[in-house]
Amino acid sequence: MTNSTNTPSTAADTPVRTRFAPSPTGFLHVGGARTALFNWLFARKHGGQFVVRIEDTDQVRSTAESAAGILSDLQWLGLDWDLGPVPGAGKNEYFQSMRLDIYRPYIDDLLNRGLAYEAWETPQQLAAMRMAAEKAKRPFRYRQNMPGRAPRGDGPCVIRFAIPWEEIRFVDEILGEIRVAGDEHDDIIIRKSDGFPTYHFAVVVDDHLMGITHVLRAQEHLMNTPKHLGLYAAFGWQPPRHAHMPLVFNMDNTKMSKRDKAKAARHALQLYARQKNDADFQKLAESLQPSAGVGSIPRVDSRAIGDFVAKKNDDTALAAVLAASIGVTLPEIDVHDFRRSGYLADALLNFISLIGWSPGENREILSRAEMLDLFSLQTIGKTSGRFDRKKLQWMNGEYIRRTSVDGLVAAVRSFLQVVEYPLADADDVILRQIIAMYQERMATLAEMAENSRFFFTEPKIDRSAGEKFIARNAGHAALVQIRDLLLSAALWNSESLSPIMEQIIALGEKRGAAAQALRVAVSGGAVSPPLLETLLLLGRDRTLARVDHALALFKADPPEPSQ
RNA sequence: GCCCUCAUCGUCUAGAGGCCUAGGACACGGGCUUUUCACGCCUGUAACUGGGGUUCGAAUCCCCAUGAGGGCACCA
Repeated sequence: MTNSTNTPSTAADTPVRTRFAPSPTGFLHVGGARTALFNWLFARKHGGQFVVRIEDTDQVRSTAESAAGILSDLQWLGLDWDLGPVPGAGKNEYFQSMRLDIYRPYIDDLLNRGLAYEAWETPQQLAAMRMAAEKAKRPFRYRQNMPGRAPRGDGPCVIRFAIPWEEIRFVDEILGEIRVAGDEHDDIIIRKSDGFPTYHFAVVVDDHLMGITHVLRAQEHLMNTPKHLGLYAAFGWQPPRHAHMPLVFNMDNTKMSKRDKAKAARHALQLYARQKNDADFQKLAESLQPSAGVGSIPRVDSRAIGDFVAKKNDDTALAAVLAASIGVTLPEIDVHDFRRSGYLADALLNFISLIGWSPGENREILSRAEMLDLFSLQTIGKTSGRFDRKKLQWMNGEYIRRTSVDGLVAAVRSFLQVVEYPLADADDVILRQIIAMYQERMATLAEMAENSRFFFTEPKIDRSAGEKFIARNAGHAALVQIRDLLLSAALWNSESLSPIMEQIIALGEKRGAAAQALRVAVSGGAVSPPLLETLLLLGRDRTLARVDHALALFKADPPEPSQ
């Protein structure tokens, strides 16, 4: 391994400058977030600059909403950029679609020097050529000198760059030396027939013009690098250093992608249909209507479901609607999904950083400052990792426990901006009490919001819990006693309720068993925060009303016939 | 099919030829604590893909096999 590559030799002369260059064709997903994080870390670590550039050269798939979403996700993660789009301000020069005039002269230059040429095949013709090559068991390579090229036509054409024939080699900062034979490449298209540059061309021109010193990207780009290097050579530019990071996969070793949502929804739908003993999705769609029509869930089109199930489309929005209709949660893939699931930005970032990177010293929970301190290209690994949600949950719980109540108030408020929960009704005083109760026992803010529902809305008592703890085992009688004990409280505060709580716990043969009846009555289920705190927050009136209601709902069992 | 990359517990990883009877974390099992659930604490199970070399000595270096992943678009 060449040692000279280990230290950024540019440090002395040129300041380090990295970039994150997403294409705005969807949400920011966790893989992209990790790429952004590593670039951010590297730039900050070396006192350099971090650039965000929107690669919207695909006119069909790029959307302004997607770009805005990606930027806001980056902001939520706290990855700030020095140069790039201004959130909420529309396109600027960091959107490639605004730079068409910049690319043009460079393409002309290549054309004039004979390093690029026009190609007139239609996409259909190219597909046919590929198929023919495959049939002949020969790899298809489009080169300028190949036989059978289409003659000059009169429609729009593409422009291809004549890739050099020599072997291209370079030193990757993570993988070491990479060499690829010259005949492995096509003459890549650098301008599409719509006049837009391709990614390959725009990325090279922009990285050069923007003074990018280090390109840190996912390993799926590894085979693009030789092509890009060919372009740098053609322009006589000094290429940036390249570092390709290992990929992130699902636990089942498949690539994490937005299609996973469609897959999961499809799977759930099939189970649902089997359960309903109805493979006819037309009917299924109709049966979904009552619940689907309510609130924000739009009507479900039965034909769309058919297409979806038949894998004719992977529409994530439809997947979300369908899953919501049948009460199934889709896997989190995008940063936004994790935000909606109640993960803290710092926890997500910390977890993501540990896939493919190790700070050493058995360190795991790291603040940003610590990450910055420990980060380097040398400590990035070569092996792809799997995204273990269980570990993320644990880590998020750790973060929740380590964050101050003030910090959590802010996090919960931010969380409630993207998801609806009755917890949103809580003022800061109430919210702080809720947080105090749940901080020790929750892994995500969503769990907190979900489990604390009964403080804000009347719970419907879980049937099996009610039968187990109130209707049986002398639970009903115990609850009557509990009611009297509560009634005896002089004041509804901690001081006067504590001894009463102690008596309630002591009730019956098994310590704490009777208290379960009270828990079920006030919270609706067998699990809640400690009762004393729960009752205090609920208040006297609501507590007693719920006890009365439970008492009425579950009449005492008739005495068991003796055996 | 062709090209490229990678290979340590189920998962994330430590390991830069002797510190390795392979360390940590998650998950899982057992125990303690306990008014439920958690949290916390203690504890256990669990890995160097296989085969050849090199070397006094290999998880660490080399080769082959196998496996996994990526790429082969007018997507990025």
